Amino acid sequence: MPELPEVITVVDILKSEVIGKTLKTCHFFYPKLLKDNNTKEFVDNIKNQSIKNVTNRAKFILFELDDFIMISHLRMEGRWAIEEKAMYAYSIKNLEVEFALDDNLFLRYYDLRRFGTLELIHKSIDWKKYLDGKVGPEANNKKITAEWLSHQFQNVKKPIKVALLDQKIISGIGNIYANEILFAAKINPYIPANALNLEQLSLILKKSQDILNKAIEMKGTTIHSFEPKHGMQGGYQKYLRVHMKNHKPCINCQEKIIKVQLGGRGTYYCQNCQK
DNA sequence: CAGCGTGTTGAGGA
DNA sequence: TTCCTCAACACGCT
Repeated sequence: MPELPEVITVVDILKSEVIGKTLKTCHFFYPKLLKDNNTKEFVDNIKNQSIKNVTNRAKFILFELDDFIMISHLRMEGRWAIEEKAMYAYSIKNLEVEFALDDNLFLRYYDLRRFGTLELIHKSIDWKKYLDGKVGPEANNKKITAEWLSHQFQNVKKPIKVALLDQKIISGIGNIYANEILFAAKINPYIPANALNLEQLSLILKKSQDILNKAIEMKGTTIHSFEPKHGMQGGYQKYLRVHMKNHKPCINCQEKIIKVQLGGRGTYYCQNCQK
């Protein structure tokens, strides 16, 4: 479901609904959500922890508790909901964990495809550093320079489209926005990452900022199944230029947008504009 | 019935 | 050793 804009949208909603509340208890319906399957330890640790803040690092959602950081990754279909005991926003079949809050509401995590992950880290360990080891800087971070990116791509021969999806280099871009960014920058998705010059890298960074920030403003892209919260839509799908537009005319040149497979992912581009 | 998907990881090969 | 590709994860939709 989520790339950076969708995650930020979810975090904003969670912030408005759970900050200051306390996790009284929790129950797992799908223990595999935890890497170590140790629900017992998790449940013991979480008890009576209050939620100080909800933030994100790249596509990770961070619940900042009294003594722990609870790290959620939605992967493809993960969804959080805050709801009354008997009200289920999604199919109960997909419910993986439920937290009882101190105000009689429930914080629930659903995941249709069960790819999402949840992890609890004690605050005594350097969790920022831990996350820095997993992902690079966010793609819309203005501090990233073309020179820095060029250095990162120095030995990267894989296609730029695939490299943009590598969260260890720069983070937050997923398949939809990778397609959109390369179209906006007029760069062919097959070009090896290390073959791009500084001018092209600079343009990629500029378009990454523009597109991700606009998508954040629009509360994400709703195409397959993403919704910021139950019953709510994103708005960026109205701005998509190539993603899911195969056989449609390019907005610049009218040539038909084509779809190919690159790195195993559907890749949409205009052969005329992106040479 | 086959193929596809907003994401990531690990195995195997070059 | 480093880098790349692809299958796997799980399940609903076309």
